[in-house]
Amino acid sequence: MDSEWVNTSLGLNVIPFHPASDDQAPVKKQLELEGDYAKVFEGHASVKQEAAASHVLTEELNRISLENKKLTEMLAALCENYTNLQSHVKELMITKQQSSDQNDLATNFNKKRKPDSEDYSNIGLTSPGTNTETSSISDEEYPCKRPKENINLKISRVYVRTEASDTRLIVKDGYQWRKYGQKVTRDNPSPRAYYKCSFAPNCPVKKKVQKSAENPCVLVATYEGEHNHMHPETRAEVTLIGSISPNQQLSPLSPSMAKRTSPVPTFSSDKNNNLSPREIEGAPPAFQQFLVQHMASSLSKDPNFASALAAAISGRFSDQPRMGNW
DNA sequence: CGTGTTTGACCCGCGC
DNA sequence: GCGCGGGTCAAACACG
Repeated sequence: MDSEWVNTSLGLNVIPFHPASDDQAPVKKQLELEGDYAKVFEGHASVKQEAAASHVLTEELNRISLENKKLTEMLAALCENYTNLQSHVKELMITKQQSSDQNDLATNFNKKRKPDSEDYSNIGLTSPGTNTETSSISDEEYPCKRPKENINLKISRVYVRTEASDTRLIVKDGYQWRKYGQKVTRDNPSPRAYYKCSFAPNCPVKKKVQKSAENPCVLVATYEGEHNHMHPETRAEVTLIGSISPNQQLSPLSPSMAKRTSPVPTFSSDKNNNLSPREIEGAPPAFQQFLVQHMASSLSKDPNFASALAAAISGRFSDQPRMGNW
């Protein structure tokens, strides 16, 4: 994740050397402590001064331990909040998908034709800030969907946020695609582009890309089939946030990739598929909170984070001119 | 010159 | 059988 637009500082103000206001008691104490340090280190320390210095250091150590404890508690709380929120979002998505599945089935039964038609009316990026969403439809769900030979064809959809003015029907997923057709469909003014996977000569995977009729900011990529080769890149540019339902495949890239792709949200540097700082600022507070919690959770799980945090804290000590000689 | 895209024509399944 | 609409083909074209 790009730290450029996300302030990962927890604002603990472990050592508030730069007070915002004068009436803060800890700040006063800190200034007094700094004064003590100055006295201790400026001349020839007597035994009395050494004792005082020792006392000051002990106090400081206690204070840091307390801050460390607070930090740990905060991280634990953040992780707990994130877990709760994640399970809540999952429940909502499952509920929503079940209801939309029922609607789809009812709609398809009432339609004269087109059991295969992509009904994009229920795209509605379910979680705030979701820039892609995937779903997968097995042929068991739509038995009349495909000819007999494709009865086991796996189909998945990927929703990619894009610029409404961007007319290119391109979804960067790491694979190499060759466009073989484009067609304007009846129920969508935006043309649909047809791609075949050209990474492997005999790869059967096809992809259809079309803008959502409801939301021109959303590109809908429909993948059909499974790649018979490895993914060319370890990290695709398409991002996945959120899951659809337990019986649906999580497939940010392709049906085959779903087997080796973690459902944990991933973030990439592709500006077309990720939220810009402006989008983050404009996002609902709940989503901003979600992002913060996700980052906190990720950071807390990262073993490097603890050492980096410790280094940062110790760095702030050593950065102080009066304490730099330790 | 090789590769990828465009686009009109054609094919095929489905409903009437 | 006919018309509709989605999917595919392939020649022409663009580009590096």
